[in-house]
Amino acid sequence: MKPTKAPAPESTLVDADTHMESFRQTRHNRRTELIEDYVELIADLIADRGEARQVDIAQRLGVAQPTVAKMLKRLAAEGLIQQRPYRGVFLTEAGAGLAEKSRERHQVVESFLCALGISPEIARVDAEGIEHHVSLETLNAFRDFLRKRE
Amino acid sequence: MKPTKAPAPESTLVDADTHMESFRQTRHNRRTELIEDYVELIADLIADRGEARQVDIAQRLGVAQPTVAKMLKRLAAEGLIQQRPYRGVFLTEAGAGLAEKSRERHQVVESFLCALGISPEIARVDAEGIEHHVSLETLNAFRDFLRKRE
DNA sequence: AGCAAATTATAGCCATTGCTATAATAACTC
DNA sequence: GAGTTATTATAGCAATGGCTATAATTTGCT
Ligand SMILES: [Mn+2]
Ligand SMILES: [Mn+2]
Ligand SMILES: [Mn+2]
Ligand SMILES: [Mn+2]
Repeated sequence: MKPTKAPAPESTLVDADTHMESFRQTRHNRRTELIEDYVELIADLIADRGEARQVDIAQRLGVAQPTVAKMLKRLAAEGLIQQRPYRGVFLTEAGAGLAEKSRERHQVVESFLCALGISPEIARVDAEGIEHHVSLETLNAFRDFLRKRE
Repeated sequence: MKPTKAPAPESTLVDADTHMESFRQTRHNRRTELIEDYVELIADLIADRGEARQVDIAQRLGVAQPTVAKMLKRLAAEGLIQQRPYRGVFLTEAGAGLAEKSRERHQVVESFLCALGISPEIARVDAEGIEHHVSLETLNAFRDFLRKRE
């Protein structure tokens, strides 16, 4: 079935293992993006109003409160936040670290898109998804671009 | 609890509805990215070797064959592919259209990252995730950048 | 203190995306 | 054409990320 000779046109298809690695990495990023958005949002809420309540998190994410409650349990189990019952939620040291890293990366991505001439509204939406798939090397390239343009 | 006056520092936090809209859009993109990757990969396999078998799809995605089998059923139910039992899978007109759109966007994103000076290996991985969160406006900005830089 | 309102917790449901183990079927070879 | 091999199908399980409805608890007010 597979021709033993004649390498064939080989159109766009890359090596199979390489291909697989890209998909694996992307699936991994996908599993962590929600967590990153949560800790980043919690940090923002605490910075802005002194506390992060489930209702506010739910409203800003556009999901129902029980969805947030369940996710917060997971974040607590993973040691990223601390919950005091019927009080707001707080970041552990690990959580604060991840939040800061995420916030900064998010900011770079959004600024970069704006610097490319994309409208701020679109840049905001796109950055919310793109940020989680930007490697350190790409992030640094974005930073370089921002520094060099002007 | 909420101060009726004094707008407060307002640090980084954007309007709540705007924030929500970004997250909603991102969640929507997340639900379609797997589908886009599948049809794109199927089109590539057909172009490269004349057929797309479950085993090849599974190997390139880095997942198990039953995972692919289940997803192919969904794609067939949504009218994107046609399955002939124990034969390869084929794209419907709708599937081929989505594949072509995805393939082209993917290519632009990857080329753009390379043009920024990112190494081809990293660009490949990052593009695999980023592509699904790039709006038409952002895609056009990437195209402009590619056109202008020589 | 007591009551109403806001907030959080819990229960139970569903869809998606993955897995392993195994059965069924088609394709290939001799 | 019979048997081996490759491929696909199916069953059953788990984790994730949603939802609604409702209970429990705290907070704020009088
Ligand atoms: Mn973010
Ligand atoms: Mn995000
Ligand atoms: Mn793609
Ligand atoms: Mn992709």
